[in-house]
Amino acid sequence: MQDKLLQFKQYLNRAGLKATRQRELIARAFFATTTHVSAEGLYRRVRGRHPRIGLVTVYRTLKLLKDAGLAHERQFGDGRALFEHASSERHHDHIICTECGKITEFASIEIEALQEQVVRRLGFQIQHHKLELYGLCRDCSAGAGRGPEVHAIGAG
Amino acid sequence: MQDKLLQFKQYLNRAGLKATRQRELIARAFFATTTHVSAEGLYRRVRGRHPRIGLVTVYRTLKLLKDAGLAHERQFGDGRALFEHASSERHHDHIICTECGKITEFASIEIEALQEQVVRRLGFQIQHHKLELYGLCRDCSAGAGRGPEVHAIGAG
DNA sequence: TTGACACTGATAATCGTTTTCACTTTCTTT
DNA sequence: AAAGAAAGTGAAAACGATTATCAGTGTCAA
Repeated sequence: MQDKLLQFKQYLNRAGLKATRQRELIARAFFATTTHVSAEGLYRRVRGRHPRIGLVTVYRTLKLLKDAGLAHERQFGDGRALFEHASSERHHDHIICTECGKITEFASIEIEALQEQVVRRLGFQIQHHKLELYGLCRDCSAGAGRGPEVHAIGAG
Repeated sequence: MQDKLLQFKQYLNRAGLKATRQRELIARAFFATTTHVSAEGLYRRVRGRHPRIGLVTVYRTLKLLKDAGLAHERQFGDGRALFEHASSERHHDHIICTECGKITEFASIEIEALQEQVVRRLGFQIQHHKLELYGLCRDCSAGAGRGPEVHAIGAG
């Protein structure tokens, strides 16, 4: 986590941008997350200890983290963006539980290969893709009828 | 097209809703489209001949068409919804050209089967999925450098 | 230490979509 | 055909996520 913070500062430096107190706080909070966070969610986390930070600055810092290659932005169709660590992880897709909102990552070489085939057959050159599966996770399908699990949905 | 309009009216009737002039006009315009339309795009089409119709009514009617099972709503991550005919077509996914915005539909039983496998392995019960491929269509990869084709992107 | 210039936060603006509300239309019942 | 209940309409306002504006503040290289 310290190395990621360092990377971020190096990026800022190289780009002629400034390493401010706010940016460090927000970046730390982001690197401390273990799952997908929304801007709002990250804002709430940071604001807990540093109430004077504005949501706007969180948005701006998330954009910088993207530019630095340290964060990925995902759109899951519910109208807001969720952010995840980019770090060293390779490409993956997501399964979203429609009951509790839990997001699980996975990767399948076979699926990717088939996509390539299909696309080539249609005369397209593939650049990137987005695969989202929706369903019930083990917990939620086991406990069907017990009502939704208590998970913060992307709220961080 | 007449039969779809009929289906729509039957749906309205069954649901205790009213078959108004506006709804018929908007539904006709929707059934006359051949590709994906946004609410705004459909609105522009209808307004050409019927300037007094409001955008709000288009939104409301599109929702009714969804409820009637005659339209599907798609989110392609650019912040607005595109609508397509539901009719008798089976499930399919989309390839979007990043240059000209053209949307091509495709279906692959193999990909779906693999998805099932992956999901089951992770303990999920799949409900539905969303696969979007992004790349250059034949025209745009052939003419790279000639600038973007002139296509209305989902504007109807 | 200083000064240029990037940054911050409050507020306003955007964009697609939905809600509100006063008025109009449909459609069922006579 | 008339009437009235209930749904529908359009304009305008509200919304929620995100971005821009702008006056005041902070950073950092010289």
